[in-house]
Amino acid sequence: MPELPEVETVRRTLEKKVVGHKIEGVTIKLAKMVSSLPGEDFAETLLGRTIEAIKRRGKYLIFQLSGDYSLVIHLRMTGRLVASPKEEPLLPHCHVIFQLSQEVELRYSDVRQFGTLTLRPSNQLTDLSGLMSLGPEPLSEDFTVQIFLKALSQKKSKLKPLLLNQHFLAGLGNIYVDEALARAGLHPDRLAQSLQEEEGQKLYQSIQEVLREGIEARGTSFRDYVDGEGQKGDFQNQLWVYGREGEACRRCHEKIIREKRAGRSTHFCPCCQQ
DNA sequence: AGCTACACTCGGCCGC
DNA sequence: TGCGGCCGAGTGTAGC
Repeated sequence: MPELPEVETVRRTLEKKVVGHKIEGVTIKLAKMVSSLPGEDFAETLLGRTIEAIKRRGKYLIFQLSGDYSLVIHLRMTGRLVASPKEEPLLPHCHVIFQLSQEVELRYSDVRQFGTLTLRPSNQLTDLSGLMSLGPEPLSEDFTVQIFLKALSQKKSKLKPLLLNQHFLAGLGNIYVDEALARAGLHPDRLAQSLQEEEGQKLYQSIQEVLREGIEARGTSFRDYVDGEGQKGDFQNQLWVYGREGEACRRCHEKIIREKRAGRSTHFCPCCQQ
């Protein structure tokens, strides 16, 4: 399930493989996966453009194309974006294929078809509300501990739903929220406003730490996730709580429990997360 | 306004 | 074995 570290890993692996390549063909096998401006043909508009850069914002990938166009891709749960030599067999559920220069293909596959590929002139990304309304980028220099503490103090909600909210902070999903709370020793039901300054600082550090370590380990592969080269990540081996229901807490050896919060399965240690 | 809950997307998979 | 129904992640929205 691609969250910030997985999307960043895809970005980095694809950057090496497809930046500088020209789009020579586009095959759309499932039309509903893609969208462009009304009256503008997705495939036709892409033809002949060069991939100049790949950026990331939260969980969005933004392909910057020549002629001031952007292709914005969100992988949702099961989307995979892999660069392959043309002759390599397709992954199952492959819905969109970009034929690039030098016999390379960029392929989008998605078992559950929840992902989105949106093409826009770069100055018209403003109508992508999900992208425009993202909260701060948690690893950017602008995201200081002071800003985070202030934001926490202004929120009435519980930590779990708050940290999942992309308007509050961009890029965290279910796995990294549970991991950040575990490392910070904070219960998912704690009210944001109730945090002492030290607890808020600890949470800030924990969020940055799990994201940095997640990127370092090239992401978490539970089922579907692979990077832009088709490789699985390693961070699933370093998790403290996610997917470890009934196993011993790495800190106090109490059994990790799993309960529903905000409609999501939430993993935590009942002993050392208060 | 701010927060919560739920609908929506779909195929995999569980359980009857 | 077959099939109905639930699950899951993120987003958008309705409603409180």
